[in-house]
Amino acid sequence: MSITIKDIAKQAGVSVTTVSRALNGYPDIKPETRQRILRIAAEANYHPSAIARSLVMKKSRAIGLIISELTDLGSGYHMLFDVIRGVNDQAMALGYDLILSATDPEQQREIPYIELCQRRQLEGVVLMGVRTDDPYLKEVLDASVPCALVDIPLTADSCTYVTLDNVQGAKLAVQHLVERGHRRIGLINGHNQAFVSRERWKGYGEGLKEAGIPLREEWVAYGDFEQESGAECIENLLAADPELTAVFCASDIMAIGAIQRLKQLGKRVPEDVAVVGFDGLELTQFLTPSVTTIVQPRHRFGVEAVNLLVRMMAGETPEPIILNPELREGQSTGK
Amino acid sequence: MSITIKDIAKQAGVSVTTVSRALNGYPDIKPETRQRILRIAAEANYHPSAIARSLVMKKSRAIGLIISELTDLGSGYHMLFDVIRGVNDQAMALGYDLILSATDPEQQREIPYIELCQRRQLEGVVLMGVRTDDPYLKEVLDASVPCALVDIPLTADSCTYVTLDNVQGAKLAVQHLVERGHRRIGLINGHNQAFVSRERWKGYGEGLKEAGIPLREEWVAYGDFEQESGAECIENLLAADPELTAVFCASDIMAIGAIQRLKQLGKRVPEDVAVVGFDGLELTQFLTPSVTTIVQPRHRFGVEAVNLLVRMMAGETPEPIILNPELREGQSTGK
DNA sequence: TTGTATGCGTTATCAA
DNA sequence: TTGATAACGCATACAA
Repeated sequence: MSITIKDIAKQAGVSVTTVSRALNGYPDIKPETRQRILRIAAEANYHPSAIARSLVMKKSRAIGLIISELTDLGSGYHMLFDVIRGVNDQAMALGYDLILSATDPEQQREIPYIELCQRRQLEGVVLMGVRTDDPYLKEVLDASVPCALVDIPLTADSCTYVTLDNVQGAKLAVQHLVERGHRRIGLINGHNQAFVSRERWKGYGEGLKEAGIPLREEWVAYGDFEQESGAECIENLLAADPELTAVFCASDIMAIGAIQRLKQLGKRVPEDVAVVGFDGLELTQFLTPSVTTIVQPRHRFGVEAVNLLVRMMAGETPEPIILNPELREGQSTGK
Repeated sequence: MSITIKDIAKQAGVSVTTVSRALNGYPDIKPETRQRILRIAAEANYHPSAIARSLVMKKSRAIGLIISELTDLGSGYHMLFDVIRGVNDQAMALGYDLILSATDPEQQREIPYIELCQRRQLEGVVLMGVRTDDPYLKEVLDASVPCALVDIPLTADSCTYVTLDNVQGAKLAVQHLVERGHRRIGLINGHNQAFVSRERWKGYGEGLKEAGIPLREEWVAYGDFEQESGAECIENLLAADPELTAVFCASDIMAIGAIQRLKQLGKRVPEDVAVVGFDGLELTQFLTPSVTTIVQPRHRFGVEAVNLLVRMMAGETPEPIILNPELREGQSTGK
């Protein structure tokens, strides 16, 4: 079917060994021979079989991208796409092919991790969207295939991760509000089981402290990252402290819910209550008011995950990568 | 490194042939032998190498998912993710692994299509996000690898596509507005080079005709699927016919732009002007008012693309698949 | 019912 | 500078 190295050898009147070496740039080939072989290969539109090559070299030049549909990170859905692109871009840039495998816990279709790795001889795996308590993770940590986790703060022998400095992100949000003159700032957090929630809570506290504002417990509400919970939480917060003038939400989706409810309650945003979200979703810019948000560099998550991977494949044991958040101003905090 | 069929054979005290056949369910194996082999393989956590198997069987059990970042479909960005999931889900269900390869025209990193197919011995390819006039496409149509196109209405020997019935979709939108009592209905279309634009224009015309409403040229404006153009178009349309009471937009993003501009102009939605969008983006539900939209079954696009592919791989030459749109009511058309 | 031998397309070892 | 030859892990035609 497809043309092989053997065909090229025949055409060029040399052995397959010579062709292989000519194509792979070995020095011990007479220049004219090489030229001839190169020309013939190009004319024949020959491309070496990655499969045969993988078999003999025991290196597949392929990495896996495994996505286990996330649930508890909330709004994670929106994160995925750009991360995928980042992984793809960097993998391609480094000459790796990408094997995508999105599992779905709900549909009971998790692929045995190890099996995929073995079957396709993956050299490494980027894993994302997994809950910290997913049994899946154990399989991964125990395996010997290098693994880069996205937004899952775990390390092991051949496993590390890339995530955001969530503490810093939350702090940025609070600082921004403080600069705008706010002193009574609420927090609508995600549920406390999520790692990021604890981090963002910490950042919120630090932000207040730096501004000399004592943290008040009734300023903090816990949602589930989704829209409806944002609405409920803001209502509760206002009931607890009607003089609240600003709120930081641990997800853009909750911020949207909060803003909608504020409007229903007759409050203006940002005049009566300013709102900051988290994630940097595109859709925040489509809204009126547009939402000030802490932007996660999603594409870079993917890029750095691959970078970590190749370093691990090279035998290194790199430190986790903690990316820096940025604040993007919208209308929801004045401006 | 990884355990092979040879190891199993040794452990079981049989030949590799026997192991191979036992594992692959051939009938000519003594039941007890098979049991023993199966047990040993399971205990050893053995998984056959897809690579070696591909080489000998000349079938890779892998299909490619090639995405060339689209531009002219507009809001296509939002379409991609669910389609990817659909492709992934169905490929996995049918036992195929997925090789993802997103190219990016802007970054000049298109991978030669043929090369990827040859390198990885892909059995078929799903292609999406390509402009109809992309030279890339020619390469594809000429190639012998089966190819399923998403939203690109082209067929060739081993190439067909899946798309939406855009005429019907536009018609649904108009019918919905007519039912709500509207008689002066504008159209904010995408640019005319896009295939879908022509289809939606046609559906718009048919919808009006069925309602006995003569089409008026000043009711039609052409945007570029993006937000800003939606805003400009609605302003132009209202200038041309101030009595317009409804508008159908060929993308949700343009609908959002139109609604924002309408508000700025002091018009209420839907009381003064009702708006229908197109695509069924999730974010339309986060807005106030939420946007009535024509929903594209994005996940099914992916599923059906894979289905087409396997049929082509089996030697069939299936007809294109035209999926049906659905109207999802939001607040932007009353209710 | 099982084993031997061969080949898939490529690279690597060793001789020539 | 080049060419046999073996090997990678597996499936299969043919023999036993």
